[in-house]
Amino acid sequence: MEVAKAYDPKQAEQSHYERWESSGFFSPEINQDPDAPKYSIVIPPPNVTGSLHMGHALQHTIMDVLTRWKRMQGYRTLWLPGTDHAGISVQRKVVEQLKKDEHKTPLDIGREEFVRRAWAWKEQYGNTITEQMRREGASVDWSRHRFTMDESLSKAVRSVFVTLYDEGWIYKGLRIVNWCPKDKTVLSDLEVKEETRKDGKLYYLRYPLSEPPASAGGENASDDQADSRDGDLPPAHAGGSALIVATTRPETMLGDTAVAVNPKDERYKHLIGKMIALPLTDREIPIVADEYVDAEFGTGAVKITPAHDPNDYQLGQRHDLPQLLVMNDDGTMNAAAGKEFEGLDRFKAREKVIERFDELGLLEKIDDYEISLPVCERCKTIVEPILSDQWFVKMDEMRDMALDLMRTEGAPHFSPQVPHEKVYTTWLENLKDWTISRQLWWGHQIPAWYDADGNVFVAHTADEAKEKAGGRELTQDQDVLDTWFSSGLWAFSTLGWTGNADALVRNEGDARTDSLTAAQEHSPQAVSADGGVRVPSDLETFLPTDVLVTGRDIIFLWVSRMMMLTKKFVDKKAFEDVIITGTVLGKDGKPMSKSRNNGVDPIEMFDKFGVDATRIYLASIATGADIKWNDLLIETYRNFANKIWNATRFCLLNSERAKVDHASLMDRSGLSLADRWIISRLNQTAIDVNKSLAKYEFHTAVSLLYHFFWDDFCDWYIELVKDEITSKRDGFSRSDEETPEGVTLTKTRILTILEIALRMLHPFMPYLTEELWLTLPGTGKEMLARAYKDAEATIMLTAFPPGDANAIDAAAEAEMQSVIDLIKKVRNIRSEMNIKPSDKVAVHVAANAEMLANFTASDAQIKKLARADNIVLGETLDVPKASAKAVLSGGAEIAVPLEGLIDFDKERERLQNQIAKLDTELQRLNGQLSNADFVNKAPAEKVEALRERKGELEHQIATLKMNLEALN
RNA sequence: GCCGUCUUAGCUCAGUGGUAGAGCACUCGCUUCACACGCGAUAGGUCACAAGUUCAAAUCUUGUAGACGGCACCA
Repeated sequence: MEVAKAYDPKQAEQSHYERWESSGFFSPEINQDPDAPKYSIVIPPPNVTGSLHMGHALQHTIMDVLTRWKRMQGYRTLWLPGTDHAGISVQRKVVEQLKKDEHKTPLDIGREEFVRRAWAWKEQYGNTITEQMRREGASVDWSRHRFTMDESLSKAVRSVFVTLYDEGWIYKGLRIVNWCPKDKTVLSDLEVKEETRKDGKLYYLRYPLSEPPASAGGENASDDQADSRDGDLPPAHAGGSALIVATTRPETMLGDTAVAVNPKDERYKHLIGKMIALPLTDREIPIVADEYVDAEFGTGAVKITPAHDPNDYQLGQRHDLPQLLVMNDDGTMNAAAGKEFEGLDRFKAREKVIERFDELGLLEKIDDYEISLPVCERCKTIVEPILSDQWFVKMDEMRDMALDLMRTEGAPHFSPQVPHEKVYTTWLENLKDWTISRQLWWGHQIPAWYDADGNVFVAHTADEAKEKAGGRELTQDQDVLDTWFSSGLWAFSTLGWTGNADALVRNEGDARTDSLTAAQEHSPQAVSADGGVRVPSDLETFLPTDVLVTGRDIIFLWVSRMMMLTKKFVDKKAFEDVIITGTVLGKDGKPMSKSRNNGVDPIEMFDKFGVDATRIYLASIATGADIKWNDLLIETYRNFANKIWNATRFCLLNSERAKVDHASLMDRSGLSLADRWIISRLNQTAIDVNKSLAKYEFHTAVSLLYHFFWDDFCDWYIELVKDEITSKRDGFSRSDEETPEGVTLTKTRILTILEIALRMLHPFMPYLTEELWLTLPGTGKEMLARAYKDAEATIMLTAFPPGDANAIDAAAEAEMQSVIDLIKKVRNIRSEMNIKPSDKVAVHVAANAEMLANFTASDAQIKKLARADNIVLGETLDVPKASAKAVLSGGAEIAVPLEGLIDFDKERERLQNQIAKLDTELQRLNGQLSNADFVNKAPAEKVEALRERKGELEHQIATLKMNLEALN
């Protein structure tokens, strides 16, 4: 059999995915077992403008490991893929393209044409991640691929909107919102990030009173102010008085409609109710009193701009102040700001306001001020709080539903639970209403229509709205919904829910997109055409989904909203568990980003190290932990892949007349110690791997598999049986030479163990394991798990090894451990005494009868692995002085005669080192055991264990000391 | 400001109330016929610091220092 000497991932990666996909292995329909339990995951839909990054690769790996593991366990498994339409991002791409290619704006081409181009853009560029996921080996059911703007998902969006509106959970109103002047749309609170700027300024502006206050009692405002706080403040102008306000956004003063002071503030009490002549305008504004004002901050007097600040807005409501909007949607000043300022950009206007105040002698001072500014998460533009008429979702009742689920069912269960559960609930508790309208053309247009008088009609369709309006001509709301509004329905909208009263009955005549066709195929009607057997829909079968795998950044944006909306509309949990992955950081320890240029492209890693190595490396990161990227770590798993490849190669090179046969591990008679040991280790590993995966401890599972395969299987088992199954017969006993069936059986066992190990590795390393599994003799269709028996041969549909507790053989493990111990001690002597590898040694062993029998049985293997030509076993040692010695656990001693080779000084040093090591431990034990509190209070078995260990140590030390003496 | 996380071997990271682990790097020795992406053998850590709880603390508590994350912010 021709097998390359080193593993080349590319070849395996090219040959299997297409076959898996076209054979339908990824679909739940592949499962033929009518009683199979289901397992489902919906992918967090990557946005169509994106390409695969390391975070995706990490999350996809985890989802695929779980999906493949459950599929192999016989679950009816669905991992549903899809993408979201990324309203703002796509809109921006299309606008840019339009500008670059045609020097046009969206307004030039109109809404309809713009949307057409956005679809074209999506068709052309929106499949990047989809293709990359195939490379990853993701076992998603492509026939159920969904896009948030598919017709069926859009129907779900409209249904949800109408229902929430009808129930009063959606409303439209004037509120202060976050406005991005670059994208010219409102943003939700979650799409705004705070950025701290050290170079901020706090401007102190002097606002003159319209008329001087009554001067009785010398209560001159500016004098008061000067006396109590800022002695250096001169009066505004001769004979007049003024208030000084502090602001970080001077340009908004053009929209001031009041100045507020704290009613308890003695400095200003007498001014309450007086008017201010607002500079640069011809308006007079009142001085009002409000508890909100902090007398300690700034000057204690606050300019109030209700249309441009959330706090001012609230205050304005309380005092019935006018709301004066002075800005346009692009961040320039509007007509209300005055002729002088109209058309100026907000920051230019700021400069100009300051300039003019200075000219008028009204600029008091400018302080440096560290400020945190809200910026648009996507474009980093400074967000403008602005009064705007928008659609909102009232969150209080939905929030309570989510909190109830957590309280009563602990759902969803977060992994890791700390800190995410608390972060999630705390966020919910402080939840504010959600701004859902966006001033974009790309997305789900809001299903609200207006008549000529501005009356609103919310309906599923234009026709329905018109009907509601009594046939009047209507125009639809121009805005679209937040992309996260449709993402929030993802758990159930992707499974066929469109909002009909009976979710199981499908709408007719709407099959406009491929996805919908697919949905119909998989979501048959509750009752078949002939009124026969009821086939459960995807929604019934797969919801709640089992687990959601995502990053911290979208717990609020998506996880919480999906939880709430699913509960509200389907009355189910969206998912049972949530795995929050950590962040893969760049080599510099900072999150990967384009601006830092510290990103690592998963595709490059696939090319360099292979998909499987990248996957198992990502799975080896502790769940939820951040990790600094380092190529060396993937290299570990590239090497592991090569090890698996070569171990298989070895087995194949020695597989004449043998084939994979699970019965060969069942028949206990005729098993050698090594066989019993590796079977025990194999089953223990399988049990532990299953346990680890069930707890989402992927890194533990990887570590178990890595060490089982490399240490137990390759370093020991293969080495132990190597002589027997290779053509080399040196040192092998005659009886096996005469019974080639025994050799064939050993070959069979090693192939079988390898085959089981490959199955356990498959979820992590799908390509390599499939490639190798198909080449093993004896594998084929007949080895598929029961639920998949009609499928073609593939490792991905075999049973995941459950592990058999009965096959765990403690005695074999202990016996093997002493053989390993013996071999390691001899190797140590050889190495430290500089024995050439080619030189054979004799090994003398003194031990009790049981151990001697054990060593006798493993004579050939010990000889092979210790490079010994003679093993002398006895009750006592009888060796020349020129021997190197060691003690084994269990009271055995060994000696390697080194006539003419021994360096006595070196041997003394070696023995002393060993004594010192054991002695350190003995000291510690003695300390503990002489502590009466320990002996009395610690569990008896702990104390007993230490006493036993102490006896052992004392014996070993005594033996070593005797050996040391003997050298002198 | 509030909430929270992290600090373990040179590096990147696991880990558990009861003798500190891995991979890589380092040192020594190997063209041992599956694999040098390998084999064998060493070396390397007062588990950030301090106090407390406990028979026992790297592990639990509190505090300190440093790194970081989330949320909220008074103009």
